[in-house]
Amino acid sequence: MIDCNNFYASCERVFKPELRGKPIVVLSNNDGCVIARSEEAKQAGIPMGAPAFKYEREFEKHGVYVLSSNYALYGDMSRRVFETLSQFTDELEMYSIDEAFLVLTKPKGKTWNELGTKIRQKVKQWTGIPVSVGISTSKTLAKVANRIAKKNGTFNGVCATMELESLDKWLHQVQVDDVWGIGKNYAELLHNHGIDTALDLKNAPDTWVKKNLKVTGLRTVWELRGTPCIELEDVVQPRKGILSSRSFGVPVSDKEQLREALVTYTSRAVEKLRSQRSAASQISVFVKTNRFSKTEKYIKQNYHVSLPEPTNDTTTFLKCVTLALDKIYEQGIRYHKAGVMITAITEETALQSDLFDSTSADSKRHELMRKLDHLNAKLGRNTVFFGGSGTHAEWKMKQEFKSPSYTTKWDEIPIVT
DNA sequence: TCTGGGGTCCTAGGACCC
DNA sequence: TCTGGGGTCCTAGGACCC
Repeated sequence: MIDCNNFYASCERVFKPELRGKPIVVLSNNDGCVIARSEEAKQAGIPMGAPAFKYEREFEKHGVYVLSSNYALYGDMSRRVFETLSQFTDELEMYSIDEAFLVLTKPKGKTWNELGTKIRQKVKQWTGIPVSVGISTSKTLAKVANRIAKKNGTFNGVCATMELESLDKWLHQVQVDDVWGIGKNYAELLHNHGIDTALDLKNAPDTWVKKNLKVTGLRTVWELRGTPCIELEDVVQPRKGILSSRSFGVPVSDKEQLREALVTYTSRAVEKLRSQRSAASQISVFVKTNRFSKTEKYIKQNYHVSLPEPTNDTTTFLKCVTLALDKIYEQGIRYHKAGVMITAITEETALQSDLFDSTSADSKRHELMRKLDHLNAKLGRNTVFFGGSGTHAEWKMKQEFKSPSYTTKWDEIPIVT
């Protein structure tokens, strides 16, 4: 298991060397809360998820560099890391934007540790991103090993459980909360039963675990014992649901503005649907007010539309969205967030055979979508877009501190002089 | 004033079938 | 008075992940 250290902060540092050794935080969309911190920011006591506006003074006090998130950059850097890792194996799972599982074979005459160190150095050299390496016999144990490597300086970023003197001794030092698959609720339940460490969990009776933590929890326990129960998923599966939503930079009350936002989100969602060669027959539209507001009631509205057959034509979904908006919109409400969720996803090949009759309306629209995707892929996102998205976007999310798209936009590529 | 945006899987319970 | 024993499918909600 390879995990990039403080990934978003590290990406920013690659192109701004002056940020090395400095505290950095990266904010969520809309510059809402802290979603990534450099080691120095962690040291300064900035918690994960901290609302930025509440921490402005802390940022100033510790000289923290604050950045908006730049997913174009992180996505591209992630791709480079995976590409580098793929040199070491044919079996690689891209688990998240900054983590990968690899099936490794120990080279003759070398230790696991040496292999891990080589991987670590290669990624650093080729991408500029520091990573930690955890090697073991199950995914969950590899995760634990990775954590041990990251938390204990003496490991130099690499830990192979097979080369530890006593794994149990280390498992005893890992809180059950930090085990992959154990979240807040299960951790509390476990603590209430005197199961506090990864070692305690490893030794818990199967029947109790199955009853209280269900089958997924039992898998975790077996994995801690070194029996793999969670397979490597090296083939990227198409999404079963596609969600596109955003909080607004400012509250939106105007119906036309709300529609613009929803048209924009729907276009994105259906584009994603097409890019994975799928079609779908259901869409849900939702709007929400600010759930933190002390003066206004929290309102959530959801409207679901089912289509008679799957499609991946944006205009069809846009009609559903207009219909939904008419149902749920209420005048005088300050909406804070809106989005669409596409479900009932099938393979594109399941589309009605009408498409093969090139004179049919469906077929023409299908061709239009293909051209649209092609233009946007070649010339940049939003080169061609739906008029309903509007052109002024007063509701657009806040991004006050975004770094350039160094690696994905021609006019933002760094210039060496 | 200002608090993100994606995903997955499992289970229980209800509706329905014979 | 006494009222079986199998199934399937769908949905909502809850757990988890990054």
